[in-house]
Amino acid sequence: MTRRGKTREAILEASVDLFGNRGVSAVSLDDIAGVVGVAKQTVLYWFPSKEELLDAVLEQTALELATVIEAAVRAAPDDPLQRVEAVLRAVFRPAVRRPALLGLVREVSRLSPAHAERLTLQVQPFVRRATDYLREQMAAGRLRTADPGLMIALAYATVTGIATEPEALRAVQWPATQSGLRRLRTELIDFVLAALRP
Amino acid sequence: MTRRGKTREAILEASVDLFGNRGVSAVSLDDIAGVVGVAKQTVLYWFPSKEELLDAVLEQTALELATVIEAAVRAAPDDPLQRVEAVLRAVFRPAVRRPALLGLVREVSRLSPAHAERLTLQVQPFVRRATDYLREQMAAGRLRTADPGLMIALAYATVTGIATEPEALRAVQWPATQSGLRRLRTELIDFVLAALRP
DNA sequence: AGTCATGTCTACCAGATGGTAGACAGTCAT
DNA sequence: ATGACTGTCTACCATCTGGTAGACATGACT
Repeated sequence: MTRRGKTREAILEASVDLFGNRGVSAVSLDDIAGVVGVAKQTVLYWFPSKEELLDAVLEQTALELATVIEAAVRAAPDDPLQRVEAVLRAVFRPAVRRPALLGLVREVSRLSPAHAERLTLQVQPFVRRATDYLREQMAAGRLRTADPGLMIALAYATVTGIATEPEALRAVQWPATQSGLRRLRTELIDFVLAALRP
Repeated sequence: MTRRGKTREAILEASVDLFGNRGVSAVSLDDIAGVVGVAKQTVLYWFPSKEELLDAVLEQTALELATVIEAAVRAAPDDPLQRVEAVLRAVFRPAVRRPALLGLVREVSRLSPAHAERLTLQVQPFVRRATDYLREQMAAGRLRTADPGLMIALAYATVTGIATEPEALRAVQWPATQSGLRRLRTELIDFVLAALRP
């Protein structure tokens, strides 16, 4: 049954969800194998160790998110607020449909410094371009003046936090319905844009 | 050596840090015992199981944070923006000095629903009072009009996110110096207040 | 047909983990 | 002094976990 890399993909997908939702250390290879419907050794066949599986998962996640964001930025008009809104909209869908994606990114802070550094380097060019852009726009008076890097970090924290902590929403009794989600999106965008507006 | 609950306190404190920083499942009882300088069985003497230790840790953390916030709210003047600023200032110190505190709260979303629900109920009265207050102030035009509950969740997400993800700050090359922290605090406050202002 | 590569499996192992049982040493009330 | 209580420890144990070794099946190449 040489069905190409189908098994491999399935393992990656299941790993993103499990790692992102429960945390890396709370997930065993058996758990992953169980979800995929395969023996543990098959997981270890495709990824020689949990460590390397994690590497692959992180890389793919970063790539997925980067692609989504990149596309949103390209498609949006030049106005910074509209661009930010476009990015937020683009990120919102995967964020709420698969909170594990952002949960995984959040998880990075508790992994080994090596993982963290790798991901940091991977994001570096995006961050640099974004900060430069924000700095320009601040100088042009189209954004509130602040440290551009920190502004990115804060906006990121807001989005990631709200997407990965369903309990926070439950605590304020936010409805988990479809319309609740739509409303959440507009309010999230309003919140961040209000924070960025000059 | 009957030194009261000293050992118990030490275990709780070490557990907050370890659970909050590394995640609950990544911390073994041996780890905790090692930090406290005691045998594992001593940990299990004070808390009959890891589960119950976690319960105690969560409850104490919630209490600590609630106390800090409560005091800040009481001391601040009636203006909502000033109150929010006071709370942010009050929370910032423990947040950056012991990121584990907020990290633990963040961890709740990946624990059992029972834990989550307990904490949710514990926070309920605070949330209710806060939403009522925000609603009033919005009606009076002193805050941007939005869903008050969601506003709380978003502000919480921003603060918790920035405090518990040192890697996000490193990614934008924020200096981890003393003055960097002070500056972070003022920028964080500016960001949130800008998001709340009418 | 025979050889090799690929993908999956079962069987197993060493170490870690949560938890149990019970010994041992102080302290305190009688 | 004695016995009960408290707090800590050592010695184990069953289970889980990441990982190894190697068998087995399928198909591709020669």
